[in-house]
Amino acid sequence: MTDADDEIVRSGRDAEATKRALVRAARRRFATEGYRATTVRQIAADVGVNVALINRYFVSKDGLFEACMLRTSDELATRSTVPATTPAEVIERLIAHALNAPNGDDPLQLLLLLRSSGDENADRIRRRTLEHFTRKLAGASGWSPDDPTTEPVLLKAQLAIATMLGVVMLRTSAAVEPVASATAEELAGPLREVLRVLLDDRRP
Amino acid sequence: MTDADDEIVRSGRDAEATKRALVRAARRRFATEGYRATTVRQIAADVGVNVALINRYFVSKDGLFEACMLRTSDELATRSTVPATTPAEVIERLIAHALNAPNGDDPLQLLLLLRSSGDENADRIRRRTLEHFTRKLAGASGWSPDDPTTEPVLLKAQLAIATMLGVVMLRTSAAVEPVASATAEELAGPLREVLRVLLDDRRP
DNA sequence: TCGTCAAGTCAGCATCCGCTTACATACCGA
DNA sequence: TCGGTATGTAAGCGGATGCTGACTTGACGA
Repeated sequence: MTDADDEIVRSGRDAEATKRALVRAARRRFATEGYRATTVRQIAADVGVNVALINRYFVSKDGLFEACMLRTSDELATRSTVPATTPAEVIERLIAHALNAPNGDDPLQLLLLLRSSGDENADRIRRRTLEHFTRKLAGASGWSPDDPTTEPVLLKAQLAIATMLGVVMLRTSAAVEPVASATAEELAGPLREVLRVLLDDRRP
Repeated sequence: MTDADDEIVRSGRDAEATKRALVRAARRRFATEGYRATTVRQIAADVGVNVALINRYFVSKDGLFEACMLRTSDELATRSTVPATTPAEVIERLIAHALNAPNGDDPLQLLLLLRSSGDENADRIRRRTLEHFTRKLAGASGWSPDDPTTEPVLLKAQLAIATMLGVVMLRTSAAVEPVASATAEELAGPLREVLRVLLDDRRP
């Protein structure tokens, strides 16, 4: 929670560390409370700096949201799908990503993808990120981008994403029982079954 | 879209019709844009009446949200699960409810369940509605509320709800392709498979 | 030691939001 | 016909929000 960046920001004058801390605090707020409900004063207070720095570094609240989206887009693309080669591996990685500890940032990144900002530019990035993520996931299930006849695979991959988004939403934002307080082990079993149906054609 | 209630409101003085029109407009706004992003001035403008009527009829913005939740709670409980007796029937009803025409109110009702209001009372109603809906769904899958050993059934029912919520979210609020413009027929197949895994123990 | 510039703060402006109060208008029974 | 009540409107208040411009503080090289 209070890690290196926070210390650096508190102790002194490191613009890059301050920017990183602002992005992380913003992502937490945006993901859990939504764009409009989050105020720039809250974010600045979370980091412990003055509000005006947000406008200095990110021009506007929209700019900060866009920075969050861009970073989430990068991390999702690189960390979640690229190293995986088989459908089974993708499934395990997806489950791990979504069921991380509530304090971890991974589920929040997924959740952020659902939050519209009202800003046209940021929303386009969000949509593109989700569609890119869909193709990555479908690709790992043996789908080739050049083959239009296998479009159902794309659709099923997106249904898998929808499932994970729904689970993350119910667990973090809505806090609905029993799924909110279920352990990762309890959820991994059924989720694995569902994802196998959607992502693994060669399932048993 | 412009149906009886709107006409009545525009043409005259019918308090009940005005209340219904306000609730319907509010539900549309709350579901698609979230609680904070929706303003009472917008809702009043949608119906074509003065803003003060919202406070007169529903006391506050929170009160209007609560009215939306209560009506959604009722309709979900009665229309979606009660008439169904077998898991297969429940599954078909759930799919039909979520994949209705985008102008229909049914998907919006589901979506509304995800939107936290920031108000403690309205959020409690929302959480209770979701948990009640979970038990209804689990009950239709052969789960008995008195049997604590079958708790995984409850969890799996909630995962089914999470899946449907995710799909509705991506289709309406996020508008992500290809799931946003997919037809109900294209989606029903994979969704039926997923829901069978989660809700039907006696699946083939 | 001092000048320079980046990093951060402070106070305030314009706007919007939810809500309230006072007022106007249409219905309806006596 | 007329007065009372229900329905709807107009205007504005207090507060919060995003953002801005002027100011202060600290680091660092000559």
